[in-house]
Amino acid sequence: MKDEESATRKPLDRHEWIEGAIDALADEGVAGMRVESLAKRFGVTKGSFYWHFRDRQDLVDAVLQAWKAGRIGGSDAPAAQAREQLLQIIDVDGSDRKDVAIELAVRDWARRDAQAGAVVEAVDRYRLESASRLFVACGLGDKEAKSRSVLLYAYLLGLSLMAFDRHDPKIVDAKRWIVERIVPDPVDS
Amino acid sequence: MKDEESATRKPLDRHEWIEGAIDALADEGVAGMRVESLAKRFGVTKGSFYWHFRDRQDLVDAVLQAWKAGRIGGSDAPAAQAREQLLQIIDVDGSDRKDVAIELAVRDWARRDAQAGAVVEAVDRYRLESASRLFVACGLGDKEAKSRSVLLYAYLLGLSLMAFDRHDPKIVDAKRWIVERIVPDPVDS
DNA sequence: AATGGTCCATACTCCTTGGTATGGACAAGC
DNA sequence: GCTTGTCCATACCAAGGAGTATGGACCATT
Repeated sequence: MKDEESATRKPLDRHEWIEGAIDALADEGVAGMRVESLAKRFGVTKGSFYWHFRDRQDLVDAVLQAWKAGRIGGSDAPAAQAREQLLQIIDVDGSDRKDVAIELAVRDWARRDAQAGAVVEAVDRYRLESASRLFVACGLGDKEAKSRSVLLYAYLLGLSLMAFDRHDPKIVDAKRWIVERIVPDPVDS
Repeated sequence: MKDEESATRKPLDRHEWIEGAIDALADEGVAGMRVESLAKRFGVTKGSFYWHFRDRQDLVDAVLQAWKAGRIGGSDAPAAQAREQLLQIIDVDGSDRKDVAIELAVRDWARRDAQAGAVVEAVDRYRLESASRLFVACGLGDKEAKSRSVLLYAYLLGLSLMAFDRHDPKIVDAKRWIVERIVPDPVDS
């Protein structure tokens, strides 16, 4: 066996703590982002945490900043067709269960915390504008592009909130129908 | 002043405790449904709580049951037109901020608690079927009715999760556009 | 007037959390 | 070999939560 958890684990750094905190956030929600709870995740004690962070708020700031950066800076899909990018948004956004869990945890957090609320608001604005640009690139007008963006993201978020089997064939059928209503038909001109 | 909080407030019963717990759930999430925290809401102590409830789990059971009953049994809209009922669902579902807060709190709770998850699943099934029946009454086929129901509720839930001003005129425009895509045109036949 | 039931306060126990203070293990550098 | 800096363990504190035991206030009945 490796030297992971038994003898000499390699020392943690700030970044690993932040990643662990985001994992805990996905698993247990905001209530899971506690110092001692996180320390147990790494098999260490609070002493380590307070070495890397001034206090719990320091960790909170870093987590929100990391999440925001991952949602806003990460659009490095170069030059695909606008329509395909839209279809990809619909498929990708519901596949990674981990990301969905983080997303929902952050959003629930944001409902009671102004700091998290500001981050979510910024992410929403960025996403809506990005999607809107894609719709415009598909040949739609500004107003319809904006409307479709709202529908697109509200639908995706809501779907992740619903409690049913995501692989139910009936749901899959419904999804296909819905995609056809949101993403415009390919233009041949 | 009345005798509400100063001298002799009238004794609490189980139902008032449950209502208070749901309020706390809306305000502070699952973490707000704590015994002492609730007691402070009523201006009493834990002694009262443990008179009406065996333990905290007893309260939790009652809260989930009450919420489920309120979502499933409360469809006493008599015989309006199907299309108007659908339009009403869209308007009503986003207006009562309190209900939205409860809904989101319960759903976040359901992601980590199997008991709450079962309740949310039942509510989702009921709502989807109800809406689906309305779409069928509008003259749609079974598959399309089901698809539109999924879109309708995913959209409504997602909208309540998004962080922006609900009265932004641009958003209002988008909402109108979206309603026209989801609710079928009135039939004149 | 005494009794019994209803509803709540008080006072405890045990556990967990955020935060601090302090000391120990360990590798690098001189 | 001794020091210095990095990283973490241990031990503590005050605060708050779940749960229990017990007694007191109040009201209706007899």
